Amino acid sequence: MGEATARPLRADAERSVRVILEAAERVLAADPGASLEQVAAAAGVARTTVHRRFASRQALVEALASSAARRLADAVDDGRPDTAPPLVAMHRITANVLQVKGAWAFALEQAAEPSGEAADLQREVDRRCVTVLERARDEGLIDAAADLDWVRRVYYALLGETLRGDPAGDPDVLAARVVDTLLRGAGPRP
Amino acid sequence: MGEATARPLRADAERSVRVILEAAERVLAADPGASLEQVAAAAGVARTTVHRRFASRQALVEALASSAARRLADAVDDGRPDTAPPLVAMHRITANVLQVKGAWAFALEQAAEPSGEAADLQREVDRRCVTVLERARDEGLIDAAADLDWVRRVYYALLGETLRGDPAGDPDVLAARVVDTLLRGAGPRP
DNA sequence: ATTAACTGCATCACTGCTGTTGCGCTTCGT
DNA sequence: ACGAAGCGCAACAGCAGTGATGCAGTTAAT
Repeated sequence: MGEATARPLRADAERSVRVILEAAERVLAADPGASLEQVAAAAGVARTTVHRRFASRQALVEALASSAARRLADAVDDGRPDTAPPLVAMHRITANVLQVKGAWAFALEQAAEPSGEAADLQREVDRRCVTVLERARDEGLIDAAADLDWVRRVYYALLGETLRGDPAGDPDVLAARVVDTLLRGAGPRP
Repeated sequence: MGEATARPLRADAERSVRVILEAAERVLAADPGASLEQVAAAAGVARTTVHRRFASRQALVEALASSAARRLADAVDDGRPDTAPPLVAMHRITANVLQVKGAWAFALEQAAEPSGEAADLQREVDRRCVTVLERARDEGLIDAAADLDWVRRVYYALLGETLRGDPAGDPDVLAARVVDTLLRGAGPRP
């Protein structure tokens, strides 16, 4: 609705948008209350340029959220959630998502209003996530009586905790720990 | 150091401090950037009174963090982490902490500087938490090879996710789910 | 090569939050 | 009952962030 007449930007303008969004993620992740001045400085751009590309602070944050949500959705799709064997898909999706969420933590935390593009994409991600869990359950990897919505939320929480504590570990190792913990917990191994 | 000459407050002043801290938690949890004006209004107090009791916004937030950290430490202690059977202690501590963290979410998220009272209390809570996990491991409830620091972090993440999604469920039911998920994950039950 | 778009810079107005002070009234402590 | 401590209210100064504008110089697209 809002960007109906979005005529194409010139190459340098498009580059400005990109560097501003990247800088905004870095700066706002460190301090959510940081000023647009700081964002502009981190982007190597004048503050007025930020205002030229994004009508308001809110518009910038929304664009940031949408951008990150697209990357996240792509990361999930790349794991073939509908066709790959569940365990393979879970591992691959987890490794992908860890990288995207690590690089776009602030953007993905912004709760977009339910009508926005970011919220749509997030719902789609949730849907695909549950799909994988259902397929895992059908294969006996997850208890038949388990509440899949709770399992999904636990999965998200494990991702978040991994990123909080292990900012730059090997994605495959971290993903293996997440999946293992999700499926088997901390209890004794037979 | 800072509050060396803290002569006792009059009863009404102490009451002001209490209602301001409670209001600050409510208001700042809803919007971390809210003004002291809003906090004062929610507390039913004039803005100048807030400034009288807390020299600056930062001082208010620190006092809030310390206050909440004390409650959290008490909640853990109440579960007898050193003496009760591990599973009993885990359940009781979880139920207690769910209530405290639910009521003081914002305050407990404030990362105090390492020298403050809040940080000391948080470290003490971490320590007692690991103690319980060690006792659980010694009883065979947790795998002998498990990384207890990771287990503790998973435990915290499960608490956080529970509070995010189930704001006001029965603490005992929610605690049971947290402990069960922590120890056994989502996999099939024998 | 020409034009339209873009950027940086300087400047301005506006807003909202913070922190302080002074004064009169009320409430607590003893 | 008395005095000290606390409160609400009003007013003020200061500051930072936001958003807008005009202009001169640069860059991309045809």
